[in-house]
Amino acid sequence: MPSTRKRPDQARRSERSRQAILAATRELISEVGYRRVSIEGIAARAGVGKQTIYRWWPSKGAVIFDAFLALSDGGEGGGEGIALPDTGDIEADLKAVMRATAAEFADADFERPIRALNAEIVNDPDLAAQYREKLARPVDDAKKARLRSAQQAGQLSAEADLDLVLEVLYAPLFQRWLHRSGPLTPEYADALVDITLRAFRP
Amino acid sequence: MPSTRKRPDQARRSERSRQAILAATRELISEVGYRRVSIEGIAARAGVGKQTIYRWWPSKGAVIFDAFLALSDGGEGGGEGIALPDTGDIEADLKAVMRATAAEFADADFERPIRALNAEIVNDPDLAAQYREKLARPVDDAKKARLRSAQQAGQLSAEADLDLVLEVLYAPLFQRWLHRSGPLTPEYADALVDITLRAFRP
Amino acid sequence: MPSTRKRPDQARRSERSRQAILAATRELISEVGYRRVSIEGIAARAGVGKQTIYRWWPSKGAVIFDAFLALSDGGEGGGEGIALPDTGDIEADLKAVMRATAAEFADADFERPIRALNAEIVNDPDLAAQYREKLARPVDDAKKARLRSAQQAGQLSAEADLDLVLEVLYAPLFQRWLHRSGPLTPEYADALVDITLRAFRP
Amino acid sequence: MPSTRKRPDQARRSERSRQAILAATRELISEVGYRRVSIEGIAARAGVGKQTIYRWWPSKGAVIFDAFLALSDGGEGGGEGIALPDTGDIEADLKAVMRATAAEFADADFERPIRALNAEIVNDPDLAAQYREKLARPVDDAKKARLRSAQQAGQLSAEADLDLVLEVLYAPLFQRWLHRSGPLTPEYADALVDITLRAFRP
DNA sequence: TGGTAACCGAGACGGTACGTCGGGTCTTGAC
DNA sequence: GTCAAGACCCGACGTACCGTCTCGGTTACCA
Repeated sequence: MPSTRKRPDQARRSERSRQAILAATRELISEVGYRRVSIEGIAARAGVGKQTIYRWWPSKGAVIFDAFLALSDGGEGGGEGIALPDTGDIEADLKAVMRATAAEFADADFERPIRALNAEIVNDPDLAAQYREKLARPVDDAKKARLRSAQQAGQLSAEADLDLVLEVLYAPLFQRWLHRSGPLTPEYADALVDITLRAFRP
Repeated sequence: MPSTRKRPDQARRSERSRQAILAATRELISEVGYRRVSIEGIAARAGVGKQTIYRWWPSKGAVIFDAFLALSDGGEGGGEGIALPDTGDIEADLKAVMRATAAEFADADFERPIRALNAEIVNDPDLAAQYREKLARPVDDAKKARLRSAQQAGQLSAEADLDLVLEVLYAPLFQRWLHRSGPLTPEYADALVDITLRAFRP
Repeated sequence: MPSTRKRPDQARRSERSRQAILAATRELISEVGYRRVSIEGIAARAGVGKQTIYRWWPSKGAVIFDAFLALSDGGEGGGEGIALPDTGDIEADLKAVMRATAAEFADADFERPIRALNAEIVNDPDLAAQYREKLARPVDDAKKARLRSAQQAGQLSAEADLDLVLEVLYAPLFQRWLHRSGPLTPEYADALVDITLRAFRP
Repeated sequence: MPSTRKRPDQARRSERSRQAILAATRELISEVGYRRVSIEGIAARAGVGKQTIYRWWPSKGAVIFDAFLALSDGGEGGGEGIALPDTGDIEADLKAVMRATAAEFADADFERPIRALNAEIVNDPDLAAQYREKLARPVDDAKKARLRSAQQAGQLSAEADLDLVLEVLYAPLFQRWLHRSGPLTPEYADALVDITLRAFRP
């Protein structure tokens, strides 16, 4: 027996309301921008009482996070199936992924939600932890799997700390986007791959 | 031609009020955290009318930014004099700087203000531009000067894009701090220097 | 004649719940005061679902009324047996009753429930009607019986409208209590009897 | 020196807002009834921020009271000039006044506001005190002045307690109205005058 | 050396949103 | 079919701040 619940009765939760709230949140972030999104606005748009939001989420950030989470993975238990292409050529594969990532960040439609999410994460450690667990980890695991394959193929140092490799690869892109300190071009994506591979070559 | 001013009269600005506002802002960010800092709170703490804040700053973010700016550089026109140590050993010099940076980020007293600043920057392009100009650039210029010296000493590839070098060097640290995705140890600082130098060696 | 019921099934009504609700209502009015009594509070205190209250009472006022009603008459069908003392001396008998009434109003324990009841009655005609029927009438009938006895004894004008007599006798006391416009002393009670008897003497 | 203020700055109070709030309150009580009047509703109708109401009135009851007060006396310092007709015939004069009072109570337009006021007064001693001072007293004083004139004319016992006379005269009417226990006819008004004069004749 | 224009502290104002309470309805599972 | 429990939509509560707007009082430049 795991535990008698203390939280509100999950079983009776209205799935209809939950979906409406997440959808309304996503729409509002896109339409009016993160700063002007309010719990009241979400409730009104979703046709839901404010209490229903407060009952299930501890903060505005948590709602935004869940809205983003629901967006990024299709199904409930999803995420395990993520895998990067493996053509045997680590450079080509990484460049393809990095170019795609750069393009995603540059896409105006993705811009607002991701910035909203990051704004919440900066000042909320709990949310940051959730971000790492639920959003970053599955993707990072997939990337690390591909890197491990490259290690076995002798394209990458066997001793390399894969977390560090990922940071060197992605953090410059992320920082450039966050601070708007430069353009996110395909060439830039390629350059980061080249640098990383040179730094971690066997 | 002086032009009939439209901006408030800079000459008559009360320096006492300006300082009180910036000090109050810094104190409040440290005490109650970024989220709970309000213009009203700053005005009350500073013993200043709200209008005096609105007269000179366009947004809460701008006040926070200025408070941070006043903190980071001692004098008004300061910043040009910044220079990194140059012992001739680029590896040792960078490691010293990176360890100091890591320690700074790890310091709890610096934590809250920097996070507050970043929270504002994420969603405010104007503020991000100001950040790059006023805070990041002077420091980056100093770092680039040291890197250029290393290039001349043959310790770094002469063709290396120094902006890119700085990104590879610092962005992983910044991202790890922002997302709290790992500890900021001296060893980590050293590792980033090693990797960067390997990636950009001649 | 049974008739297909439209009302909920009286037969299945839980007497335990009914009593718990009325008791909880009385306690809460005494403890936190009329204004802070809520249906939710009553349900929680009584260990009863809100629906059980809504099933049997149309409004908060009705619950309060019933709680008061259950308090004032001992038995279910009670009330018919009420009779005022009749010593043959109408003045003495009325003064005894009026002094008791004044004391009751002055009693702090009775204060809050009666005020709660009156607050509901002022703005709810249905409740006012119920009040007249179920609470005021039995008592008034007993008083009128005593007055009729006084008429036969020649102590009161035979033509006097007994409803009017009761109003002249009681209304000043009631108003003084409701508006807190003066003390409810035994002397005041006596004075009202004196005045009334003088006004309606044969 | 009376006292340095603790309350918000009375001098800067917006008379326009004050009037708008009182007018909106009066309108809403008439239109939707006391129970459905809310601070939010008043603020919206008056085109005023809620805070402006909370700044100057401690409770909904206080606003309703002031709205009623502003209605009943024309000017600020007004009320002292109130005087009842004095034809020398106390019976005729009182009957005229009582008939007018009965008519007023029976008037549907006056009904709702007065009931709203009484509902607040029942459970709020502070408001009851204000009611006695600001609303009841001036009127009562005028009535007592007329009664004193009747005493001098030998139409009323010289020893009569005038407060008591007023209660005997008005309380029955008030109670009948409050509890809706009977019609407020001119004949009823006359009867109360007859009874009172008989009870207090010299 | 007095006028005047912009500053200043203070805080009232019309608003938006907060997070909470409670109203009355509806659903679930136990009895 | 009632009951305890409690989720739901909704409206209102009283509070916190927003950014704008006077209000007197002070300060510094100009005539």
